[in-house]
Amino acid sequence: MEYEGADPGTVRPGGRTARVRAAVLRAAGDAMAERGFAHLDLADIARRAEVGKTTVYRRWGSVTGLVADLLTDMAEQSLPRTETGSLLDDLKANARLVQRTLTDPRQGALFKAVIAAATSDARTAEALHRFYETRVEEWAPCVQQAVVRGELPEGTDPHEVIRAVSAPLYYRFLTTGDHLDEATADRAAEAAAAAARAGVYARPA
Amino acid sequence: MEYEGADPGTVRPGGRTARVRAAVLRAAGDAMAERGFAHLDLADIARRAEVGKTTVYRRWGSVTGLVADLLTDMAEQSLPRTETGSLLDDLKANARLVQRTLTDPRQGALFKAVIAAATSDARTAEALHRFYETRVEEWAPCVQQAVVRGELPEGTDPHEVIRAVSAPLYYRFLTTGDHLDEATADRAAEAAAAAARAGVYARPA
DNA sequence: TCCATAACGGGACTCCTGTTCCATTTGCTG
DNA sequence: CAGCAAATGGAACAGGAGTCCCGTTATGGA
Repeated sequence: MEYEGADPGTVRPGGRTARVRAAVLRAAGDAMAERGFAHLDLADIARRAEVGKTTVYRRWGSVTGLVADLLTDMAEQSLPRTETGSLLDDLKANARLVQRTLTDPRQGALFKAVIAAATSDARTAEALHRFYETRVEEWAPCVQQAVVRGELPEGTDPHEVIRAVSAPLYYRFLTTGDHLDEATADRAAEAAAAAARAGVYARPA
Repeated sequence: MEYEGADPGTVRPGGRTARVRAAVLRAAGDAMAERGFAHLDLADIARRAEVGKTTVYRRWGSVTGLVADLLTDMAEQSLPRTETGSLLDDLKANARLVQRTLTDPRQGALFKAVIAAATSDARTAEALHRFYETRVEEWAPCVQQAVVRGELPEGTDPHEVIRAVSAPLYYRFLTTGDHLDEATADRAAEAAAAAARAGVYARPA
């Protein structure tokens, strides 16, 4: 009796395999942005990627599996973080980055689709959590620096502050249909800064 | 040539029609809570509701149509709002209500499913927006009273404050897998209150 | 360069979702 | 309470998503 090999694509990841993955992920992103998560069709994606339908099913298995892979791919491309001298400006930069991402037609639709997928599939949810963890981790230092500078109380949880900036933007994005503009982004940053200064995110030492 | 009648269920809404609607909505809620939005199957829902599969397709057409109806049904059952004398306590009551709702296994799964459905269907999105508009409208007065009492600056936008309470809870609920506890709810209320007091939600007069 | 085999691609097949047709039940109205 | 039509329910049907089989391509190692 022989052991079945690991998942397809792991033994010979070079050349064609990599090209197929890239083409399929791109096609999946396009399809998602255009038609949304619910109307996603693996056969259509295979056609767009000029790849056999069988291949897509074999490598990713299901729509949610594909979305999860797309997400880990997105997490790997990290954006450079700006670095001003003030907490509020750093948070505003972060807020505007999120705002621009969600407002962008392609990226916005993609995020909607990914979040939708995560609600009904554990693997996708896991990938999504890691994605945001990475992003939050990336921006946390600017809060830590504000603590060092004495702008924020000792023991302030940097992760919570960063999450507080994104939260209202995502909430608006998902539950109300309102357009996200720069003023909204700035207000999100200001709210987070105000709450942080008031010591809301300071753990009791 | 005759005009086709309106949607089925509108001409004779009493008796059986109402029973069918109630049974199907209940079954849909159960199925959603158990299996999530992506795995939703109208045939299964019909079976649970002990109703003909044809009826479900004829009345609601698609999964998203059913979810939209479920949502308007939920919006109609409004919960009584508590009324303490302080802004922070009112906001905490609101935050805990949201926290309990999202934490509840059935309700939480239901909200996840509904939000997922709204990301890929305009009609469901519309219903979702109305749902949250209703809820926010319901709680806005307690912020307005705080303005009158002088706790908050003139021109504070009550809706924004209420949304600011929910936002971090939903953000956490959807993007991180963390458990929502009462401390988290209280912190959300405190953050919103702090930002409001700082004048972040005050429109420039 | 050459070989073993991982990975791909096309097509046939299956099963399940969603539609259509028509007989039956049951609200509503006179 | 009687009759008309709305609404339902079952069954047969159609179309498409996902699986399986097997021949073909091309990768990674010798």
